Amino acid sequence: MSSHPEETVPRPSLTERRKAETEREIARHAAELFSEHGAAGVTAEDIARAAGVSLRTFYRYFRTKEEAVAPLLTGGVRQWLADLAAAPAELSVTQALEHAVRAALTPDGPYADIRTEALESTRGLLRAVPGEPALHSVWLRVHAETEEALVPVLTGLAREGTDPLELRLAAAAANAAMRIAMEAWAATEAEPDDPERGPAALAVRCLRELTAGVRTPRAQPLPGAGGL
Amino acid sequence: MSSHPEETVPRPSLTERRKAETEREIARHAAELFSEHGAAGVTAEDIARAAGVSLRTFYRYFRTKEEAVAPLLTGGVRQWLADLAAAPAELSVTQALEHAVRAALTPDGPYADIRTEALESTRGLLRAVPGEPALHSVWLRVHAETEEALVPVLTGLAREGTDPLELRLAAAAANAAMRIAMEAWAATEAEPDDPERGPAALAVRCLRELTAGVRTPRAQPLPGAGGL
DNA sequence: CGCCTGCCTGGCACGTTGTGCCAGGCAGGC
DNA sequence: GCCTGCCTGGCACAACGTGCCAGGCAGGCG
Repeated sequence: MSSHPEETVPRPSLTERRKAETEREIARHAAELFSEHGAAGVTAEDIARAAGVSLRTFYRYFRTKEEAVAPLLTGGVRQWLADLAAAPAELSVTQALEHAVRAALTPDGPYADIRTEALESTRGLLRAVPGEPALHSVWLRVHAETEEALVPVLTGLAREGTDPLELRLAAAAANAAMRIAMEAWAATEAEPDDPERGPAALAVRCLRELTAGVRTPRAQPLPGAGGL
Repeated sequence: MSSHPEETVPRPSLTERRKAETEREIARHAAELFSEHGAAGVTAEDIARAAGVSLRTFYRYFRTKEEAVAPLLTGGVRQWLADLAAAPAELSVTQALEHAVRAALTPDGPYADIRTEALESTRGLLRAVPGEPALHSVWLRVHAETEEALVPVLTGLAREGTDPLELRLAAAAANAAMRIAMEAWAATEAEPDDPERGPAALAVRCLRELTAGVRTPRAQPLPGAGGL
């Protein structure tokens, strides 16, 4: 479902790929070490050594050691926003959000195992959060950034002239729904693809309740102008 | 309005007062220095020296230098929760929230000037947040803690057996309303007590939209059992 | 082919952050 | 008066995070 991922990948560029690979490598080892020893029991140098880079390089990729897990938490945000921006015009803003949220949190399609793994590692991190304030801050910051990024996307979906405060509220509602759904799911043992108690089902339910009162009218479909 | 604050102050205890005084003193100087030089341009030692304590003592009060401003941001949270918990039984949960939010963000009553000053200093901090990620994290963490604290209060207001997820959503909605209202107000020049564009008016509007779909039935008034 | 430019990387030094530990001072209770 | 807590300051130290410079590896140009 959703558009082909290749659309948003114009130039991996070899060196770019190597950098992204390094970042993922660091993030993976950081998450593993954090889950095992707790964030306080791991030094930045430990992570750097495990990932096979120097301490100096580590700090070129991440500002703090806790930030190192952010890429794992960010996971599907890019795709989520892209799906949302490409929502068919006959869906209302609320419906488009629900659709995109469900797609983002349902691990199916060609990358099903990767996405399942991402959900599982997020769950692992969330379970390590209590007692690790710095880790909690990263989780909150990731969501704050997502909320920020949601605003322009929603602006594009909504009818021109919609009150900016409405758009911020819609972004906050969607974001809070995702966050609480993930936190609630992390506290259970449900499978990532459980259609009843999985993250997608929870998120849709949260989203409906939080956006019930938000008024963001959908843009009128442009007469004759095709998509993109 | 609301109950007498003395109800929740059983024992200042002299030493306690001195500690609270020190904490406020540090927080005040930290906020002033941050607003002037930016958080990155101030060391923990600067704050400690300005507040007249040793560096060691500073770190006994706050875990990081950015945390030093948290008490100013927390401001009326304690009173807000107390007001909410004491809401009259004839109000629905949503109405009680709205009532408490309005009371918390409307600077009137005997402490009007102190509360106005708190709102103004929060606005000053919020304006310094862009470009200071660590400061932003504190703002987010304060709200996360408030949201956490809201859950048991709402549990007390709601009918027994209400789905915990509903309570979390209500807490998140109230919290997001407060946060976005403050952020939106901080971006304006409106007076703290402006009945149209002040924080209270914005927060009530945000709250109504975000809680429109949340279903948390109010507890039945206990027949015959008096207050407290 | 050799060179030059740009970028990523590692190593080093350094100021800052944050904590453990111990000693000194100031309150309240036997 | 003494003893017990508790808060405070000073010191030492590991860890954090950054500026700076040198080395290696790609691609563009004569």
